[in-house]
Amino acid sequence: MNSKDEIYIILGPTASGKESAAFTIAPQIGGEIISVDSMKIYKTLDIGTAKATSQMQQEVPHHCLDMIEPTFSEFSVGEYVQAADSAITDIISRGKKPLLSGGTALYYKGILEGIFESPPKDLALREELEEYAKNNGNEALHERLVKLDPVSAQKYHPNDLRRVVRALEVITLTGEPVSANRNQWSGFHSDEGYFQGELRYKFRMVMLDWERPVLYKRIENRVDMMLEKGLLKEAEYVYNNREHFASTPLQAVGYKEFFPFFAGEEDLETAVDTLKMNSRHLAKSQCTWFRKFPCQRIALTEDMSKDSIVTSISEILTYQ
RNA sequence: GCUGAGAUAGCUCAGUUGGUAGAGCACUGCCUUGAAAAGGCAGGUGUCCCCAGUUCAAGUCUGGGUCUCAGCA
Repeated sequence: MNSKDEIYIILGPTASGKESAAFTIAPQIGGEIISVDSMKIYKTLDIGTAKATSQMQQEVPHHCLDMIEPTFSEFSVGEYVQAADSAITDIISRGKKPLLSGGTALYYKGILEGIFESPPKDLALREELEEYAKNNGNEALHERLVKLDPVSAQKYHPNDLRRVVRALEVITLTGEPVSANRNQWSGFHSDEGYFQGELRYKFRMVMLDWERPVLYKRIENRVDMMLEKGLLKEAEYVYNNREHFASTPLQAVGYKEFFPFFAGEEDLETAVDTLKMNSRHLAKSQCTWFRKFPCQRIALTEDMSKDSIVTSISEILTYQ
């Protein structure tokens, strides 16, 4: 891949305005947008995930949106990375530029650093392992990992069931400890700085870095805007179909918060407050991720206009 | 106005027989390799409503204020 085949990335926490900036910049650089978002892959979840409208999608091609039905439970990072890879290849082959934007850090890690070859999840085995932890305690399950894969056991806290279970799952299915194969991520986590590992693409990455209080204010405003656009109706649809939905879309911030309201256990105002709080939590943990990303930060304050933000981003992305 | 209850962390509250405070949530930081908007770890937080008194020592006991809530007028 030569240098003109770089991919462009606009990062930022939820409500930072990254998607809107990407939409404005895409035509200027001959770009097509690739969504890097674990929730926008679901069809019908539109308002709550702040998905680009169909009007916007007509003006600028978008990729990795609406990939699956919310009832589909088998989706994983691996599949996302495959889809993103082929979108990138496709866009470049047509002489356009891939402009990635979204808030799911794990997906960026997968695209840039790779995901190790491993068996997909085995739901039955996971259930068995979780059952074991339930009956014998998290420590006991962790002990099993200590024996089979001490390196991973060292890395994960006994209460971090997700990871302890996954590590046991992989070694059970393959006989190989995950710790032997999880070596793709040296790039972002090296003490030496960034770019230590072999990355899969050349890229330019900018991050929208709002002052925290301003970001929180933006989140509140955006939730109110979503409500005006009909979020409640969309949430009610999710609520009514919750029995059939996979667990991931049910975890999306923007829907589950209204469930107690629909069940008549809570008033609307409380639900909205919870939604705002969960959005803040989401933003905060995204910030923790992105802090380690090899990106150029654009420090933003409340008085910054959208135009000047877009100008700064495109200056960095197109700088020769 | 009377009677009762209360006032302790940003919020909801706990605080044993007096030894200057604590839990959940919030907030802050971190971890994160096929469920990631998920999951996990760690941390700080205080005129204990005010004033006086008793005491070596008061969130805790006594007196007086102030405010809040409930019931009764």
